[in-house]
Amino acid sequence: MSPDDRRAAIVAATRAVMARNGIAGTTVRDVAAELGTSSGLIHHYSASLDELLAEAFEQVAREDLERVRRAFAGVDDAIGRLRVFFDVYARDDDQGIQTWLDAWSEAARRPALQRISRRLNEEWQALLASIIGQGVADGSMVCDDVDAVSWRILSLLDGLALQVVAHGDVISLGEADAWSRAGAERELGLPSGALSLALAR
Amino acid sequence: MSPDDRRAAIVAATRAVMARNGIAGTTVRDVAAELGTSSGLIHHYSASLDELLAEAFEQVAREDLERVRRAFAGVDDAIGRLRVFFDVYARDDDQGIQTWLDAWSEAARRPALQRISRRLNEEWQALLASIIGQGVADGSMVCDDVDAVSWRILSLLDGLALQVVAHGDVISLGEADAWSRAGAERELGLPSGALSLALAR
DNA sequence: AACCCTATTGCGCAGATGTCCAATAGGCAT
DNA sequence: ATGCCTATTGGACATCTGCGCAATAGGGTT
Repeated sequence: MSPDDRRAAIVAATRAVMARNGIAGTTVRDVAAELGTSSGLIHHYSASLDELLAEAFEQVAREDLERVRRAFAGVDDAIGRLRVFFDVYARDDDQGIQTWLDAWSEAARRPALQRISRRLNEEWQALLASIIGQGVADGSMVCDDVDAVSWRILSLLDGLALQVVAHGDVISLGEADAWSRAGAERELGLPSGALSLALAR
Repeated sequence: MSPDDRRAAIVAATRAVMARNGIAGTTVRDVAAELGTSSGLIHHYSASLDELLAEAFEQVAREDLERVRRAFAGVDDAIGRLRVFFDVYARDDDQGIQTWLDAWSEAARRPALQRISRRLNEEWQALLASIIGQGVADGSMVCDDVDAVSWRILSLLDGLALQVVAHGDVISLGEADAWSRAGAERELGLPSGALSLALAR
């Protein structure tokens, strides 16, 4: 197996274990077992577990980001794009959000992971800000502080998703989805229902 | 030392270690060392670490809740109470929020902790809902779904606090505070600035 | 065929962790 | 003074952890 392929396989195995056991529950031996190789090999390719976790996490998170960007194809208006943004976010499974929870919690103890988590969160906010900026520019949205509102919407999404994942059925996934869309509508001066599920339209 | 005092001392020591190392970083031996006793003693009083962490966490979280309720003394109007709510929430130090982050993340792996975390979160939401319910009743706030808006405001607070604690200076504590108040004003149909820091008034 | 390079192994190290248990000690009732 | 009860000790146990290292094997080059 070529070094590049091996490297990729290790990260892929790490992702699989992460999805199953969470970031905090991912060990070098687990990754090796998932891959069917020895644990020494993992360290031959990765300086430390911290780095490896950070790389795997970055890949997962970046794929989600890419999925949103790809879903923008053919949707040019700001409101349509924001709707797509929510659609993709809502499809995110429990595993994905648990991984984010772990990342935020582990950030205090894993420097590499913190850097990645931070950067990715900023990219999500920037993506949101670009949509809202477009909406404000073409007059379809009303907002006097794009940065603040972007962070608010993102935090709202994270905070609601957190309740769903960490606490089970305190609130349902459907409520979290509907409530976050309603919150964004209010923030951006949109009529109620303007951001309802794009697929249902 | 009487059993009751000992029990209380163990929980207090657990809280101290939790504040220093986070929930995930709290071990039985650390607690014993903090207390200056043996590790065996901890298990003589507590069935498992999971239970102990849950009990200590509950105490911390419940104190915060009590602090808000106490701060309500002498404040009878809904808007004033909501302002106080934000004041207390904002004073919450980094350690406190890191503990919540750990709790949400660890909930997937520690059943006792999950139960407590869930119940406490519901109490926070209920407290918020009671304030908003009062505001709607006396006409000072506008809101057509008290439950949804309560969860939104709470999630907004948690989501913003999360950024501050997990990622350092992505956003400042001041921004998180100001933005969450502004978000709540918008949600409840209040004029901008209506929820500004109570102490500054 | 000889050689080398490196991917890969397998194990060891040192430390940590939750849990449990036999032994002790110290106070209280008799 | 005797006996009992339990709080408390200190360490054993089994397991897990990240990491490093000497040995090996297998493929590619000369």
